[in-house]
Amino acid sequence: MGRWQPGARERLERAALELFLERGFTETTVPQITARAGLTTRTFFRYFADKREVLFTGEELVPERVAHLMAQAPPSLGPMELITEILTSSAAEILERRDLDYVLRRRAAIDAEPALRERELRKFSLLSEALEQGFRDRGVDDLTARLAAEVAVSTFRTAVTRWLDQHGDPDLPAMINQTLSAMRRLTSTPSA
Amino acid sequence: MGRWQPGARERLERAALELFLERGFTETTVPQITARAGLTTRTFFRYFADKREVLFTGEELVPERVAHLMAQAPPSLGPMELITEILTSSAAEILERRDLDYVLRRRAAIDAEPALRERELRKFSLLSEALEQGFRDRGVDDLTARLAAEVAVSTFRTAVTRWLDQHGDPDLPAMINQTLSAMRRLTSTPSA
DNA sequence: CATAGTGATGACATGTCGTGTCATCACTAT
DNA sequence: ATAGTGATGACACGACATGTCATCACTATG
Repeated sequence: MGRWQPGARERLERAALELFLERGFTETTVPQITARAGLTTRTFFRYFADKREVLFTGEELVPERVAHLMAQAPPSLGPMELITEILTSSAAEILERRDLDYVLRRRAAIDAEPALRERELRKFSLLSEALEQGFRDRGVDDLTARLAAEVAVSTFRTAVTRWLDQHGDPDLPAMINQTLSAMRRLTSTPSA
Repeated sequence: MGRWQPGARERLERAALELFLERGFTETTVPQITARAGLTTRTFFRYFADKREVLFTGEELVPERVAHLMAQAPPSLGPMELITEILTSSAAEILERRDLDYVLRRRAAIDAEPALRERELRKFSLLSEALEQGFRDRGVDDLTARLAAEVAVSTFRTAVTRWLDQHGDPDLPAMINQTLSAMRRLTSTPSA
């Protein structure tokens, strides 16, 4: 290699998050990020496809992990049972890679910037597609598979949001169970 | 006014959609769009905040229409009943502004470009927030309001997608009823 | 009919993003 | 030693997006 910088990617992520929180996403230029990380602008775009991606590394692995989880689940499980399984086991893994403080700071930055919120929506959309495919692979019909994926993502996103709103106070599995219960109550209501 | 161009906005929309379908979103430059519309680049950005917005005009009105619908509905309706009401009456209005051919061409352009799909997700996110607020205004608790909004958007988006997949064959109200039925069947399944 | 005001557009400059290309440097294998 | 490999720096460049000012057509008012 040439002048390789140990942990270059991590330094870029940290510098970017700091600057986004200090002066905002739009007001932060890529040269400012790379200056703080001790690299050049060109190198930033070798690690990240665009400025927003610096807050979304590793997220692209989630869909395949979900696919793996679904393939391993007992075939007897119905869609809603499987959703419950997946969400509770996914919840356990959320703090494996990052600590709560990082997650909260990252979310503050994302919430403050529409462009980042939009990128976050794409993340959930990709997750939804993986779930849908997983359901179809288990023999669920297309329409039900699509809806089950939507329900799973809706429940997960809602639970995580509320969990972060409360600074992780009740733990995430508890929050997911609570959200699933509310979803059951809602949909068991008369609908027409 | 100065050299005003009648229907400038509409001409820009048409020119953009044509070019996006001819050579793709990324390959189309703003000067190419404005040249076809007989205007300058600067004028394009007076009508649209960015290149993507040229395919999303008028969408910003949807949330307030939904809010109005929800406020007018009989207070006795439960969340799922209200969802059914809103979706069926929204379905009727979808072809008021644009014809099916335009809607299909527009969707083809959006599907072909990740950046446009992302913008589409934001549209639904804004709709979801309006629905959530509408439910809260009717006295629904926060968690249920959020979930009801998610369920409504999921059902609507799924129905519209399938409707367009079939070139509008069964009409949209029928597709919505079918999707709502599938959602009821799914969520009435045992969940743990 | 003259004149001032108004609103849309054109023209120009500029900053940032994102990419292509090539040189360079450190490290590795043989 | 020497050639190969992979990360980085340096530079150029096109596209996007915005600020600013001039200009033109149209309108209102006297």
